[in-house]
Amino acid sequence: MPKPTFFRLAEPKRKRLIKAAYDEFSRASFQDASISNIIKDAGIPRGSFYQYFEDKSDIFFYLLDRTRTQTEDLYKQVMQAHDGDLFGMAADFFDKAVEKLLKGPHREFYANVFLYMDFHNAAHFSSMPKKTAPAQPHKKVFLDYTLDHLDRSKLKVKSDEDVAMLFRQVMWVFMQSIGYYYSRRKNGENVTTTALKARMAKMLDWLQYGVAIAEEEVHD
Amino acid sequence: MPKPTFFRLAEPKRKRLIKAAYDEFSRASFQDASISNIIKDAGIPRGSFYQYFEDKSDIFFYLLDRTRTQTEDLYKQVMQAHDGDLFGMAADFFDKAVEKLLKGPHREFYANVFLYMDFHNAAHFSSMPKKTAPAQPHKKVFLDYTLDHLDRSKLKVKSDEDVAMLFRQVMWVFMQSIGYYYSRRKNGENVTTTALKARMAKMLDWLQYGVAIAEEEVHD
DNA sequence: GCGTATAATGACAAGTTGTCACATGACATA
DNA sequence: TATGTCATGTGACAACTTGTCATTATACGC
Repeated sequence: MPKPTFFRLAEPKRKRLIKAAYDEFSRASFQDASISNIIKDAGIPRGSFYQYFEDKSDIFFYLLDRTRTQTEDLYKQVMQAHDGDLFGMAADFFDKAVEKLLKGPHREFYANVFLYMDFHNAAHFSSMPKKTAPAQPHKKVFLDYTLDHLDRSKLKVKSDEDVAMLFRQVMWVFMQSIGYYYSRRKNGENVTTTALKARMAKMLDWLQYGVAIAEEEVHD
Repeated sequence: MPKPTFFRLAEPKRKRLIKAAYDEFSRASFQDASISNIIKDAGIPRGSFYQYFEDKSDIFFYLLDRTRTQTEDLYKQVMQAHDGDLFGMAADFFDKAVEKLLKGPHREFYANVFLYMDFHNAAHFSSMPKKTAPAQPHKKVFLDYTLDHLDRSKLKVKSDEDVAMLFRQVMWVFMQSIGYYYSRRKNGENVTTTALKARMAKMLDWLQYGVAIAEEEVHD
């Protein structure tokens, strides 16, 4: 989390910093992005940066958290609209989130987020910041909300732990699809959002009904 | 790939370098590992390192590729033993691979590999190095072998593209489980390999038969 | 006008990477 | 044995990082 000083900053200065950070993290991956570039762009001295943020990680996840919070609200709405039906919700949520990520103003930022996100950081998306380990302020909203509102009656999956596993499976379908999109784009091929959604739908279908041909359907 | 000079090196020197690299990449993540430490450990001058390797990436993936090659053989054997049955093979392969990764001599190295592997690099495991883009020498062995030897008769999945997608889903179950193991371990909790295998089996079962309760099984 | 807390600042130490001009070997040939 | 040639070895160096800290500036209450 940014330090209190950051939030006390005059609006224009704060915005300039955020803009510069988005630009830098859009230009390069987290690893390759440099604080030096951010402060040069924003026109603030080096020492000031450290007055506002702990380090590069801090400002990066601050940007990511801004998205997450918004996306959490979308998630809750969609989950509610589908009465806790996991697969109906997922299809719907993915559709909406895809548009936002792939076509929104920060798409280049997300390209780097998804291309270079590792297991360790992936937790951030469905979970909470690692740094604030003691007395975590905000919990794993996506997962917690799912545990509370998922309709388990039509699923084999009953225990909270199993739901958590399934939830991660579903989220993986989403993440790896987004990753697939950006990965292809990087190689020059452009995947349409339609094709991407179809891809996600197919994987969700497999997860819902299985890839095995049901007994009575087998034809030799 | 290491430069030819590296392979012409006297055995002891080469081994010393490899050992030093394993040690450094076991100590720290790819990002945090430093060439300086490797050469200090191996006792070779800086200039020499660059005579052997392109950069940090180059030596890291060289280590990873040594594993991959061995694992490829295991994969082929297991696939053959199961007559192309995806899920039978997967359960078996995972069992064996888990032992190797989690209990083998390079387990700390793999901890960092799995904890900090991103989408962009994940391809390396089931695919080939990015750097040698023109005229790729070795193809996506895991995937190619699967496409050729998978028994599709009991699966809904028929086209090569769909098989590739399914393959990635199955591999994800494996990868995220390994990631889960190391992630927990990092937090002090130790997951037994038995529990880990059960976890993987459950996820594979979902993928095979679906998480939805079949029509005739529904009880209100 | 003064005192105090908060914020701004940039030079700095300590580290990193990749390069390059040069030294040193090794080996074939005259 | 002397010489030429080619592959290797070498470490000082430039060009970057990052995070710190002593110092200066600013604002705000009294």
